[in-house]
Amino acid sequence: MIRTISPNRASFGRCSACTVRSFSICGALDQSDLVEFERIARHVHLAPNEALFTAGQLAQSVHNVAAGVARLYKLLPDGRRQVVGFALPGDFLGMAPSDRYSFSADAVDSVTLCRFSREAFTHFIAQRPHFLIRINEFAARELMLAQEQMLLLGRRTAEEKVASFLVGWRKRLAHIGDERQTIALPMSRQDIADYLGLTIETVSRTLTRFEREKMLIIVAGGVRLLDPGRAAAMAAA
Amino acid sequence: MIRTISPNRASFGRCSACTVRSFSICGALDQSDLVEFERIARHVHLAPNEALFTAGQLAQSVHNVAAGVARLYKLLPDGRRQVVGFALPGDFLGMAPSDRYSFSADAVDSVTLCRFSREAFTHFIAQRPHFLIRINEFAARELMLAQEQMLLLGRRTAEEKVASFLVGWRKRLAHIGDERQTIALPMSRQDIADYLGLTIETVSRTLTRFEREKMLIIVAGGVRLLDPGRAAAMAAA
DNA sequence: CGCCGAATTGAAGAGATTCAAACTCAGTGG
DNA sequence: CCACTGAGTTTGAATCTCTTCAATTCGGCG
Repeated sequence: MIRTISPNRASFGRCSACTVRSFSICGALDQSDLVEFERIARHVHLAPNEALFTAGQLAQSVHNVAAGVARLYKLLPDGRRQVVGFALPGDFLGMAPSDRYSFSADAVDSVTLCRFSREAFTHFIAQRPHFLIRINEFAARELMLAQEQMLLLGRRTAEEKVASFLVGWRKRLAHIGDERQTIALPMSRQDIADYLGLTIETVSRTLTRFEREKMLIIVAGGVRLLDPGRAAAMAAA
Repeated sequence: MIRTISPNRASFGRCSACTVRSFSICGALDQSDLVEFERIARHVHLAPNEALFTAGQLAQSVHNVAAGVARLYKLLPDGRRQVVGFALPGDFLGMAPSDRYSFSADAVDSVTLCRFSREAFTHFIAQRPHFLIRINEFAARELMLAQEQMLLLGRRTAEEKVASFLVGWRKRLAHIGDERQTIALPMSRQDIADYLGLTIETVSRTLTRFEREKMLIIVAGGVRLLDPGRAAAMAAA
């Protein structure tokens, strides 16, 4: 079984010692900003599958993931689900174009986050252009990922989708310092299927085939990539 | 044939008289800001199918669409294309998480835009928090649209995709003041197909069926929605 | 009028889904 | 200690939606 995804001991209550700060929006805050920022932050722990917020709810808070993985998704009335993203430590969940959440979010595994009242957060950023710029950069990155996901959903085959997912997920894990040989997959097959616009059976079959073809080994809680080059090639750019 | 999409006579050279300002990022600028903003703007006209920029190029400019429709897309090495969005008057094309464009954009019909050097633009916004906040709001809306598109691409049927597209496109046209009975579709069937993750044949067949079922009438350059309620219901929320 | 790209229509085929069943494995309790 | 349980996953077979390939029609324009 693979360890949970979290930078070794993210410290809370003390932003200045927070291990995810450098790759979160807070990285743009200096020491004095941090002190004030900490005053409006509330640290929250969530058990697996607990909800951060639900689509349609009044968007009273913004969040910063400190540890664990969150699943962001939208539902159709008949229950079909599309996972629009997985949030990792350092990711910011805040942008809302209206006063209500446009998607739902809940914890995949154990999640820790910094929660801010939208009001206090809005007030805080309004006087800090450098912080606004940082948030903008994060939004831009988010948007780019969304566009890549559109390309995946609209134009890639099942095989390419699964390969792309593994490659992209590995890259994101590496970005937050998780460089283990085995790629941790804390989310369920159903989560992956709903992220890739496939069924759980297709995801399972595809992974099994990859294993038969010696591209990877399926282990509890993740996969071990034996042939990253082949996976990358299969992802089709 | 349907008229091109552009708020009646968008004026250029004079931001203060620009008809799309209220629903563009510039809406956050006051009279004095506008004067300086205008100084760094260059007005550009593009003929149908001319490129605004191409994925991979150095991102030296940011753009604001003033008139016409632009198509934003990504390509796979083998030529498969995913249209990630259509930009309408008032839309801002600027967010780039790196120094290179992550997608391509070109004119669907005749397009007019305000072009800014990234450098000058970055300098301009850095000292105007209210403007940054406005850009943030636009980014948030963009991201929300992207997430809805992911839901469409991953979980909707062909029929639902086409219906959703028509309903959503009509709503966007209404938002910029185009409330004609007939929905203008300046883009080709191929563009629509690449936007919805379908083939051109499926789009054509679906529209034809909608027409047979008296939901709409196909006209040159667009469709006339006879039964918006049914279209909305078919879009499945 | 006749050309040419775009769009439509038809028939056959493929990839992914659906439905169904078997398997795995961690947790539970006899 | 090990059988029992149940959720999650894997595997199999049949089906279906959408695609592919091919041909025809439409519509603007010289």
